Amino acid sequence: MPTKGDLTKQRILDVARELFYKKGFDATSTAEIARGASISEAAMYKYYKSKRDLLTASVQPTHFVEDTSDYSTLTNNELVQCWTALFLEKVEKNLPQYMILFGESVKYPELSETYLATFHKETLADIEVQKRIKTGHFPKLDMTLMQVGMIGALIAMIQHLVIYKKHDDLNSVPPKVKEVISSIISGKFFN
Amino acid sequence: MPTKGDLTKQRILDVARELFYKKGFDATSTAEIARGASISEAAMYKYYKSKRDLLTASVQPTHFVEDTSDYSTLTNNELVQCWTALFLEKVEKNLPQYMILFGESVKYPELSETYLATFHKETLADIEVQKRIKTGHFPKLDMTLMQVGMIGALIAMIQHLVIYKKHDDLNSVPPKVKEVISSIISGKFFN
DNA sequence: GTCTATATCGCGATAGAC
DNA sequence: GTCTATCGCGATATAGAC
Repeated sequence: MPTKGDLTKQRILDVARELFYKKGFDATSTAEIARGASISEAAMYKYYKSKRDLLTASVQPTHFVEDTSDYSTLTNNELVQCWTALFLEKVEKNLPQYMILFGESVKYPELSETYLATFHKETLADIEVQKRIKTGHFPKLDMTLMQVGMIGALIAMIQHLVIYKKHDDLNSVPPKVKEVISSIISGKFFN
Repeated sequence: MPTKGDLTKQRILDVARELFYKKGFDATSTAEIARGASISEAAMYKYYKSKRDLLTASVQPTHFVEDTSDYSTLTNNELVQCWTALFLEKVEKNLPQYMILFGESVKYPELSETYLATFHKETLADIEVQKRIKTGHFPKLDMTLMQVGMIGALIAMIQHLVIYKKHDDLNSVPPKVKEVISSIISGKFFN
C-alpha cells in the first residue's frame, strides 16, 4: 500500500512529465512543477534531487503492450499490418514519454539509454519480421532506424496538426496521422 | 556591395543558426552567439533587437532547388523517384533551418509561418502528384502532412545516428537514412 | 560601429525551522 | 514531510562613452 510520500512523489512525476512534453524541459521551471503538484520547491527536492533526475524519471514507460501471438503463419501483408498496429499502440500509450525522449535526447543523450533499454524491446512481431528479412522475404533494412523514423514522423505530424489547430491535444494520435503512416508502411502509396 | 555592417549582421546570423540547430534555442545564450561572431553583446543587439528576432531570421532558407522539368510523361514509379529526390535535396540543403523549425515550432508557433510560406512552396513534381491523386492514379493522401512526416522521420533518424556515434555531423544526411526513406516511399518494403 | 559596465530578472538548489 | 527565506548564478537586454 502506497504511503503518503509515495503518492506525493508520483504526483510530482505526473506533473513534471505533463509539463516537459507540452512545453519542453528547458522551458519548464521547477517552481512550475512544484506549484502544479501543490508542494513547495524545497519539499520537491526531497523526492528528486535535481531537475535532471526528474527528466530521467519522466521518460520511463507507464503502459505496456501484450504481444503473445504466433505470427509465423501470417502472410507478409498480414504480418505488416499486425506489426504496425502493435507499434502504433505502444507509441500511443506512452506518447508523452516518446515526445520527451525524441525532443530532448540530442541535448541529454543519457535519455537515449531509456529508449533502447525500455522501449525498444523486440516484440514477437519484430522477430518474425527479422526472420523474413534474413530469408529474403523482406528487403534488408535497419529495423531500429526505421522505427525511430516512424516515431519521428508521427510526432512531427501531430505537432503540425496541433500548431495549425486541426487537432487539439498533443496526447493522442489523430486518425489522419494513422492513415498516412499505414498507407506508407503498407506500400499502398506510390505503387 | 555589402557594407561592413552587412557582413557583421550575416556573421551573427550564421553563428546563431549553427548554435540553434546544434544545441537548441533555449540552451544557446546570447553571450555565446556574440563570442562566436567576435563582437560584443551590446553591438549584436544593434543588429537584432532580441534573441527571438535572431531565431526568426535563422530559419529563413538559404538554398533553393531548381525544378523546371516536365513530369507529365513519367510513369508513376519514375515520378515518385524524382519527387523523393527533389524533396530530399531541398531538405538536405537547408537542414539546419528544418531542424530548428521542427524542434522549436511547438514552443514558438510563429516559426511555422516560415515553414508554410517559404519551404512548402509546391514544386512541379508536387503538382503532378496532386493531379494523379485527383485522377485516381495515387491514393488520396494529405501531401503536406506526409512531407511533414518525412522530415520528422529524417531528422529523428539523423539524431539517432549522431547520438549513437554512427554518424558525426548533424548537418548531412547519412546514406543509411536516405536508403530507409527511399525504400519506404517507393513501397519496396513490405510488399 | 563597437565597447565596458550594469540593471534586472528568474532560475536551480539549499538552510534550517516546525 | 513540509514550509519560508534565501543564496548564487547566468540569462537577456540596455546605458552611455568612444
